[in-house]
Amino acid sequence: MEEQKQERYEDSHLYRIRHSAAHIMAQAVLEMFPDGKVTIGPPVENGFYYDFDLPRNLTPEDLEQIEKRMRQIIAGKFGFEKKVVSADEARKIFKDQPYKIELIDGLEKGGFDEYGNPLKEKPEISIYQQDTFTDLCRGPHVQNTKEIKPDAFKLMNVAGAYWRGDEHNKMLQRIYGTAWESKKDLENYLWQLEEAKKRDHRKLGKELEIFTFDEEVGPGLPLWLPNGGVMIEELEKLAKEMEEKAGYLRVRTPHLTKEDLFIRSGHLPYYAESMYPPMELEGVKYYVKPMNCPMHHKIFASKGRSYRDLPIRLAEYGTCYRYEKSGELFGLMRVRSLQMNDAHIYVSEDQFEQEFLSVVDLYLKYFKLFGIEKYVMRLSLHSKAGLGKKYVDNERLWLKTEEMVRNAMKNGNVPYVEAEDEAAFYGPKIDVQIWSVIGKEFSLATNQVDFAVPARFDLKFTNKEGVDEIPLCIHRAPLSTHERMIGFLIEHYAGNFPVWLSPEHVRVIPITDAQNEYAIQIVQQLRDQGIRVSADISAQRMNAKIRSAQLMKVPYMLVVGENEMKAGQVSLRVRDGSQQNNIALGDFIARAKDRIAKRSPEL
RNA sequence: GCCGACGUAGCUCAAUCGGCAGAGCACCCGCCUUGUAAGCGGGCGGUUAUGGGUUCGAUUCCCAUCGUCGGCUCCA
Repeated sequence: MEEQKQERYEDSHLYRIRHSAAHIMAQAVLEMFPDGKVTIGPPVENGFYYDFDLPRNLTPEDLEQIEKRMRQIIAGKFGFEKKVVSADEARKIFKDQPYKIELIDGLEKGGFDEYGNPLKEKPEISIYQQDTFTDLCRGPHVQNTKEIKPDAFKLMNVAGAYWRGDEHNKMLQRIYGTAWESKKDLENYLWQLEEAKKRDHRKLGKELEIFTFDEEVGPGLPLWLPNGGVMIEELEKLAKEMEEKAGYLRVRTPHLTKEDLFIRSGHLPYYAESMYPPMELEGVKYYVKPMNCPMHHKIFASKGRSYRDLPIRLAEYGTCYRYEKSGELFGLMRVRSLQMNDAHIYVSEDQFEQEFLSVVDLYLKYFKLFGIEKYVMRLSLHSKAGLGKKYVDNERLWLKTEEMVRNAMKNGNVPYVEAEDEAAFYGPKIDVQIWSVIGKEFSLATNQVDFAVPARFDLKFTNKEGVDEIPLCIHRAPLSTHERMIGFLIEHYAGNFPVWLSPEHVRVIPITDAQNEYAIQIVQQLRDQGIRVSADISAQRMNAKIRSAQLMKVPYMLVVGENEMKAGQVSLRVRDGSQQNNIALGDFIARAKDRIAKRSPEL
């Protein structure tokens, strides 16, 4: 496909520029803090970082100084010299750099590379030197510091980061920088960042009055404003329609359950950290549910099931509560109260592939509807090391179900990537990865196989031979949660929702008070047709009314003055700025109803 | 949870060195009666996140708590 034609980032000149800029930055930092310890500094998307262990915290003023010094180093036109060394030589060179020694040990054993990833082969150990600075590094770099344009890089910010990404390790100071081929590229990138901020769902969500947070209610607990309420209703309507067609059955379950249920499900040992602590009444502990599955399992178990009944698809927009750590909260994308587009599908093994693919098919239908194109389907697998800890200890079933998912995806011609050590505790899954406008990655939809929990609940159906069999369970959430989906959609559409999803379909704008009555009549007529509409009869001028409707991104504005009133017509202004005069009200209603009914992306 | 930054009216932001807390928008009341992105005037609105401390005096300096933001870790 297209990626194959493109040069790999790792092979690009830009990658070398960024990698080299990181080294130059490290030199500048070490000059400022001669006792500072360096760790690693790789290129990343759009730039690079370097992690340091320093005697004091860096300030924005420090960054300016470092940036200045970097420009001086660049101006020195130093070459990047590579040298392959033995582990002992390397240890001598980096005798005052404990983190480097740790890396050298890892390289020597052949166990791990500089980022802590396991390596298959024992790598050679190499160093790169520019000017006075030498770093343990496999490269590649630019030939000479002069290849880095002094006006095409910028240090962005300082952040904490754990050594080797492990929260049990020491926290280091990470400096992020961005670097480009030219000043123009840098400016373009910075402009894009500013543009992205404008469509940030946290900003737009407030401006469009979709949701709010209140300190007194609590962090991560969004309050849906009326406009958000409308969007939720629309999404649920959509889900119910689609699921009804696909043979799902709707169920409802309580927000609370006894501790026993989560002990039985096996969630508590894996999940207690992310659950609100229990409340105890009359000696019984109750938990607020972080997921719906155990209760759906109980519904499955509530009567005898035959193979003829399968697949059984139980769906619920259940409200769950998860105690996400405070620093993990992020607008609507990461919250503590959430409503999942949840369903659990119970299948026999031979039904699995078809059912799994029909779930994937459902995702793709939704993505097409929303025009979602930038995503990656990720097959999340277990890791051998995690068995019995993060994952149910049954390697045979892991390998088997992973292969089942792999086959399903291959047979369905659905492109995907594989990721080790990313599975759910009870089985492999397909996660749909998307990115927020500021570049944070999230799983939107998810489709998970569960080979472990049904057995714990004694779930069974009677097969053709009259023998009990344990069903597999597919957990799926194609529309994610209301919170994450709406957060994503706000950014995806930059607030310009398709008509059906817009909180307000139509704003009627009388030009003078004399048309207020007519405007109100129109509102009544539209409302009778199921159109969401309001009339702006404020004391503002028409221009101001149009402006406020535009700012709220209302798709249709009906401007009515004396002429329209006399003729029983409207002047239609569409959100995109286009305008059509002298339209019969009935014609407009037909157009709006058509767009809404079809969930059309057209205005 | 961890590292760092930040918190002023409903919103967006000012306030010199520690010296009477201000503007625009929104809202309310008037005037204007208007043709496709802001008509004009007036009014309301603050224990400067919360609680302590230093000081004659704190939005400003210090400490703690809460919250938000940038990352890390984690995740639907």
